[in-house]
Amino acid sequence: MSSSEKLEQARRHYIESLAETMEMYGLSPSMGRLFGIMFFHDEPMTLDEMRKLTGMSKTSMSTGVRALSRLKLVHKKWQKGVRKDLYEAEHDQFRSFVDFFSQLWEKEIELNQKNLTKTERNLKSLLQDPELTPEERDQVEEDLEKLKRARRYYTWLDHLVDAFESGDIFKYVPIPDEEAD
Amino acid sequence: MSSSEKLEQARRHYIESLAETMEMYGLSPSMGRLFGIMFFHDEPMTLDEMRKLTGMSKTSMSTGVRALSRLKLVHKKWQKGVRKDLYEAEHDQFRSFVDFFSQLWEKEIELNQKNLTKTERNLKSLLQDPELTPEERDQVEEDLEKLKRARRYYTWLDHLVDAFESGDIFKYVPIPDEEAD
DNA sequence: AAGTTTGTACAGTTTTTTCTGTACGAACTG
DNA sequence: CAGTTCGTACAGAAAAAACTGTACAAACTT
Repeated sequence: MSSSEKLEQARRHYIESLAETMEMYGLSPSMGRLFGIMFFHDEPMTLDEMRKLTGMSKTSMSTGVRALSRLKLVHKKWQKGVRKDLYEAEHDQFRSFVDFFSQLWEKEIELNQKNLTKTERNLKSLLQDPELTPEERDQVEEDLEKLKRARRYYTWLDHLVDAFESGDIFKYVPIPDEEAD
Repeated sequence: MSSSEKLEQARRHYIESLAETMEMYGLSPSMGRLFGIMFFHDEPMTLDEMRKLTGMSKTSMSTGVRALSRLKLVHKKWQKGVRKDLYEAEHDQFRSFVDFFSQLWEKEIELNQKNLTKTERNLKSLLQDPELTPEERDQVEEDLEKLKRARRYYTWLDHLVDAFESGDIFKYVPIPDEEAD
């Protein structure tokens, strides 16, 4: 095997495991692979280069890169004189990590807190209902208790997101020195 | 609408948003719904009860509940005199959260750190190769630099997992009081 | 303004995942 | 030990997701 083939193979191997990881986080295998390729590609890439390296269609590259952008794992990079859109993988893995989970958790909070409030309101008004049997009343009260605990959880999660977004998390769990293990 | 229908509806609504959240974390919608149902069901449930409440097959309940168990979102509960397996949703959402992400991240670390070491070894031995053009050598060195940064990231992530598993995270980001927002 | 190039919407196909019914082994019951 | 109940493996059907090619709009070039 030639030395350039060996390099190619080493990369491909690592890219495959990167892709597998990203699959755990809900990305499709191909998108994971695309990210891996971009991660090793030192220059910002065009859709056509991606197409060549992944062997997939340009349409897929377009939608894929957009998905990765939305997750901030990849971003557009402008270069003067170049008409095509250029994209590069986010170099800073700490930033990727923090951004990714902040986004995920924020979405969770937003989605659920809204519904929680609505459900709480419904249940509270239901307590006024004279038709309610004592048994049902207990049920409703139990549910309200559960929702209260849930609210506490979302409040906490919100604080956690703050710690991630502000970078305070790195005060609590510091980034290790170069040498450390 | 009768009061019990109203209760049913309020729950269903909240369950739907819970399910949607869990979908973000890679669970199928039905499994999310199953979890939601179990979350509101105060008594531990049998597969047959689940089947009735979800309207799905018992086979699905069996596989679903096992998936949820593996993620520690649900656990078996033994009750004397009851022959059927009983399952209940984990009540403590903080625990669920912490367990879920610890597991996820641990899997990521395990998977990638192994491959990282292997790739690093391959690239280092490639540096010895006399066939290597100067350009390729630069490439390899650049890649090794990337892997070094990646290693640092995994080390950090491991520390974060420790903070989650030990509960230290709650020292840094405390669980709010009942009243607080 | 006509001609290119570039990115994406959309419809249809392929692949993957989810779900069900059947079948069967293990654990219990009388 | 024969009969019952329970959970799950497995194969196939149904549903969902990923992927591609065509077509077209926007931006650029001459």
